[in-house]
Amino acid sequence: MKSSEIRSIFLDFFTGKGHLVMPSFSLIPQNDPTLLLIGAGMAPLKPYFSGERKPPHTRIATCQKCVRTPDIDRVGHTGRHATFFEMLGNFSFGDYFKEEAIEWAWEFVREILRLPAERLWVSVFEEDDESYNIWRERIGLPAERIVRLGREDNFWEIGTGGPCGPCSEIYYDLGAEEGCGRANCIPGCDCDRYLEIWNLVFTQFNREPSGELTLLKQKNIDTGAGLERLATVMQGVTSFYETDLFKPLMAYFVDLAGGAELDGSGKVSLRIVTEHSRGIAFLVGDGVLPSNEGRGYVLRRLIRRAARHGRLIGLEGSFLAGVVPLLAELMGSVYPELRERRDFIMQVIATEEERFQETLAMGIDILDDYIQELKQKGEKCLPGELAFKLYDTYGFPLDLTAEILKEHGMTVDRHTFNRHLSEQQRRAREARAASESGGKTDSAYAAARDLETVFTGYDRLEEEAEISLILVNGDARERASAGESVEIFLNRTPFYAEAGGQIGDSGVIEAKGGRAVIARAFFTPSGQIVHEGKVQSGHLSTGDRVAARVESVRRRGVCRSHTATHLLHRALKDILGEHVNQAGSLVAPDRLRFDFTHFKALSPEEKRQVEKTVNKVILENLPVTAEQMTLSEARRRGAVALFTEKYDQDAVRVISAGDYSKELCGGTHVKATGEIGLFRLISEEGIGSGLRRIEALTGMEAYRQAAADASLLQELALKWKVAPEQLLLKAEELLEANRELERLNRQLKERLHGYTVKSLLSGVEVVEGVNVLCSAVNAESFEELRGMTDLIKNSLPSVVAVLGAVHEGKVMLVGTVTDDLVKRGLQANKIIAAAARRVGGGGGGRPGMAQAGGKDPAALPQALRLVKDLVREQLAAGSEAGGPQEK
RNA sequence: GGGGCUGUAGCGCAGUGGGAGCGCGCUUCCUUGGCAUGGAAGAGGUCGCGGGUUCGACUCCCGCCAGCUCCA
Repeated sequence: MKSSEIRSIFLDFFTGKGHLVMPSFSLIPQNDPTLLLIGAGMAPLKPYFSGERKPPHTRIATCQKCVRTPDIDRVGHTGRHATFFEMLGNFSFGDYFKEEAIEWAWEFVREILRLPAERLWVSVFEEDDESYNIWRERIGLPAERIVRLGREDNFWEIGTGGPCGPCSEIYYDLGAEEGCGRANCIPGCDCDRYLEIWNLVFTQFNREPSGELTLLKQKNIDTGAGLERLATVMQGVTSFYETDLFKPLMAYFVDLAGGAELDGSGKVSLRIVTEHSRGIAFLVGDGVLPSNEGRGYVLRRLIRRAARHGRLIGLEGSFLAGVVPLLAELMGSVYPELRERRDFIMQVIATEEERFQETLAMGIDILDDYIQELKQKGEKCLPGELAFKLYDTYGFPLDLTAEILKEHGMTVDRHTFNRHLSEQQRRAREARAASESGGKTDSAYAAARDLETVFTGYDRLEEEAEISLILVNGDARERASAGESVEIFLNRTPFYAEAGGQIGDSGVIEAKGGRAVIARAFFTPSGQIVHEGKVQSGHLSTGDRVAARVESVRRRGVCRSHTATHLLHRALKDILGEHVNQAGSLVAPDRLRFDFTHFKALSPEEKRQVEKTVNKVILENLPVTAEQMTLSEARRRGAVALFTEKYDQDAVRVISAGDYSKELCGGTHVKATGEIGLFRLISEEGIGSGLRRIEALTGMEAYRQAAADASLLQELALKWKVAPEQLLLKAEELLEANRELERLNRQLKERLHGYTVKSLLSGVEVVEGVNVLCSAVNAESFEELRGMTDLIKNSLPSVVAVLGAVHEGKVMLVGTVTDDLVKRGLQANKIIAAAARRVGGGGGGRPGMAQAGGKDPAALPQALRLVKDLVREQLAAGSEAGGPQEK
């Protein structure tokens, strides 16, 4: 049976059992900061399990794409570990429980898949007699086929608390030849014989913070059957890689690598490349971009691991990007994003593959240096610190380090490497634990879970409403009085809650007996609108009839920015290409920030063009309209949907600005583009690999900024006495003139110094047969003093010269000794250091040239007089020692 | 979120407290009947930004920014 059939008959089967089939959710968790990526079929449904949100149906079935990396090191070595997989699952939210879950699973396995009973085993949690009895009595499974396993294997629980419960697993016996060979080998054994094909989780308990288990009043079913494992079994093979899910991909890579049969480590590498290529394409398809952190880092690791193993089996170039068209063809009908974003996915992967080549080249250079050093020292083992540095700082893989060392007959100290790695892990975990304290949990809004709040703010800014709940510090209150910070829930509200980058409204909520100022409105995790603010006067009580008024000036500003954001999005796509996609945004009054996918910085010309285009559309004063329609209708009309958002299939809101822009959006907008007034692009910067950010101003703020720029130009023009349009020319002139003056000044000074030096030469004294020249001169910098000493050296082939100058209350000294005298034991650095002490400073340099500074200008003459004595001393010491010490 | 590394001429880089350099490229001249000829002279620098220490900072210390990289 083909894997595509398994997928569809599974979903059909559960449709027949009253389930609502939902398409796979994005790999990026929505509104769930606790998860990096979707790693289980139930993960996107978590809010339904916890009761935080009401599910659209009490029975749901899905085929969910998943990415999970803890087993990444086993990928390729076994036939059953993957980082990307599809999970088939049926779920019950307070509907059916153990009996149905077990019965249907068995029915599906036996009657639909027709798996032979003699190959099937099940396990139950050791304390769960209920499940045991269902298997034993209702299903009639022989007792020897039911294994009781402990908490480790068959009790499902995440983290420290929340819903949990026992589970029951169905195993398929691949045959004794696949196993460990022990006579007592049964499911739960660590070997490959029994393949777990379905896990049925019965969430019946809640783990209280105290650690105690309490019975849930709503019992849930959460099951997961790995499609890859079912396909393995149904196609009569023993590993994923032999199924139709992997075979075509593997054939592609084998072909690309030259078509030769691979075994041993080559086979493992081939499997890794094949396995990772799927996850890579799907992650990019869902909008993940390679980066140094978060889910982007998971992606980067997969790409680099795959690229590395590809090279080991002779694959070259961007072979990972190259497999995307094949993947899109194979899986595009189930996951249309692979087809729709095919070119984008390829571009992202190819870029990352190239980047990795650079990283490798850099690492190889550094490693070569290390190897040379080892050879010189005659050592054979690269210290773990260095291997770790290569890995940690330069991203160079350890196995590649080991491999290159091996070519030189060397090894690497893996033990020390691992110690450094776990030290780093410990540090990171500690830092994380420290930052995780504080913050509201979902349960803070538990009291509001079942409230309904109707948003009426698209066309009105004021609303008569009733207070349905008041929270003070998270606790429900009948009434709140002046001065208290509150969170207010209304049955209906014109306040826009922060969403889609648009910031929440502010305003007031007023009752007969009191008034609250609302700073912002936002959504609870289950979708109620919260008005956060402070009671300003009187008091507010639950049940009060109130007037809720949005601050209109601020709201209008937000509308301007939001519509401008849509125009900007369209303009960027038109000018830079369709690969531009919104990756986040902030919509504030008079200001917006827009993050988008693009590979390089915008040129000044592109920026000008973007700004101009948006302003042109503003001037056209296109009507802005909102329409409700189905998602497919919106797609058909070419509306832009955000990369990472998930939308309601049946009712999406489409915002159009004339025929120019069409975008799915829940935000508030102006009535016509002309209201935006003016759009100014303020900055464009990189915020990550392949990610750019534009900041722009709208409305009055844009005008203010323009006016400020203009007046700055005016002032500048006034100062330089030219027309503003000639400022640039003037600036260039002035710069050029300045350069010329500096050059001239330098020349004049050199000349002047030439005269000074000439007159100094007559003051040369002879000490013990050595020319010594000491003098105070006029100079403003060390550079000038050095210039003069150079001139002296040019005139006198053998001399000790020390010049001093006073500038801005400080003393500068420069000393020089010609080479022949250095050989006789004279050292400028020592002379200058001693002289500097006299003027309250210090100094140094080399024997031939030294400089120093001091703070006491009055002592300069004494310091200079000192020089002759110093020369005398050094000559005496030098002749004793028979010459200067080297260095 | 926590670490490590890097930032010096258009590009690639060296420079560990005291004259800012090398290679390629660029300009001019000479040489050479020629596509990567040879030679000479020259232009080009806020040493990422901001503080601090010091007589003196590209160099040491602190903060920030940007890029690379590992961990979470």
